[in-house]
Amino acid sequence: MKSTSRRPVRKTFRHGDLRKALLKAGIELARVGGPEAVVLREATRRAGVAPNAAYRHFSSHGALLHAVRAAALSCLARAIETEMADVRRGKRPAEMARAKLRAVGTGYLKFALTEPGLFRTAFSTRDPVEGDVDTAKTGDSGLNPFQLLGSALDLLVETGVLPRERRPGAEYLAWSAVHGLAFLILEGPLSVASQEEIGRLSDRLLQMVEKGL
Amino acid sequence: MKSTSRRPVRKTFRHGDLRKALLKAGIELARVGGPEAVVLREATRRAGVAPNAAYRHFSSHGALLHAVRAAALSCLARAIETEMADVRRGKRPAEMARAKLRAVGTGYLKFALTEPGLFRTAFSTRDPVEGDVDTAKTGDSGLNPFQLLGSALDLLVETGVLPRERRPGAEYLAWSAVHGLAFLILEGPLSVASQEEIGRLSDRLLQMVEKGL
DNA sequence: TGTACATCAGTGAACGCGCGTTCACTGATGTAC
DNA sequence: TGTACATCAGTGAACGCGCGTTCACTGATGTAC
Repeated sequence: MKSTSRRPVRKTFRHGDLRKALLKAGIELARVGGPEAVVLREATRRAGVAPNAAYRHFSSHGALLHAVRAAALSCLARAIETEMADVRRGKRPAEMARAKLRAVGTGYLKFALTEPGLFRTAFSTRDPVEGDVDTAKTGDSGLNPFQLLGSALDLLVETGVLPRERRPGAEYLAWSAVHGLAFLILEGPLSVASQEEIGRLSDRLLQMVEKGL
Repeated sequence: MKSTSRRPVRKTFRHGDLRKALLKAGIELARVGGPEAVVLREATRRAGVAPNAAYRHFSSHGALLHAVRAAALSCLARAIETEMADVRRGKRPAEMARAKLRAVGTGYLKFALTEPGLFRTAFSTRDPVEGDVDTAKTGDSGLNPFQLLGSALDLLVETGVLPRERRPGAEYLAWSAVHGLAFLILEGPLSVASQEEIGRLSDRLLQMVEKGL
């Protein structure tokens, strides 16, 4: 079933907010089909607009994809924040810090599982631009996923759980483990694993990181 | 500089071993540009043959890509085997087993670093066919990368380093960590890290896995 | 409040590109007699 | 050893596809007088 090319009726010649509409369409495409599905022409189709109209708002296909990627990263950041916010206070500080770190991991993995297309898009960095502090990539706290992980690790140091000399670079170790598992689930041999198996593996993996850091 | 489309002189009408030539060209394309660079027409160009000639040997573009992927997996397996073979005997069995596991990890990471295109191709499983015991994916020992990892973990159990009850699923934990690091290096924030930093992080990661398993 | 005009977000048509794939063919090779 | 023939690996030309992108345009909007 191909998407028809009919252009929906529009009351006015102008669109209203075409940039937002294109971005939204791009995000939806990424959600369903990953980064390679973010096609400029299809986005304009969905916005009910001629293909070249996109160039009023994005300098190229790459610019649109970039914006979609930023949005996907922002979604991921919010998913992590949600999970972190769910950590119940009232625990001992050390236990609290550990729970926060686990929350980063589970938030990350949950997002990968529920939004595989966006997840893959967020990390489809074929161009290694790696923009600076781009607020479009951050969650409500203004931190991006990487920074959220860093803050959890800092807390671990402050509460004496993680020796200070092990802190530098620790985010890459934790990130590796969690990202790798997400990959195995989405595109590797674990794509056929049951929900329970995945849950159990996730827990064990986070345990491994906690112990091994 | 685009590849010219001139067809090299060929003594005979027949090619000789076009299938092998196409596969070789496909592997070369993957090596340089990853899975998306494996283009049927370009492979035929390099083999000095008309585009449609490929269909005598591969039923479709996907079949060629599949064969290239299998070859890439086989390369990875051999890289791991090489590293494992370098483990010096004469150590105590437990230490030996640990060294074997580390060798799997370093072999994996070394391959990712030296052959990023093939590495990405090996895991570009957009089609989740996941063939059975495909000998084209194995190294000289007849084991594929996953099985090599499994054998190292088995050894760890036999030598009493890893509690037997922790063995099931352990390959996924180890694999996750190592694959994740490879990803961060190839396509993530560590793409700008120095060789030394990467080496240090790799060691720490493998340590984490060993301790945390 | 009404009119002239500049702005610029959209249109419509077209481009060149490289891709995978299909068709009817041709000519080298190997085999049966 | 020579000849007729079946086989089938290659050729050459063409297809339709969807893509990103460019061009000259048009018509709705907002502003200055």
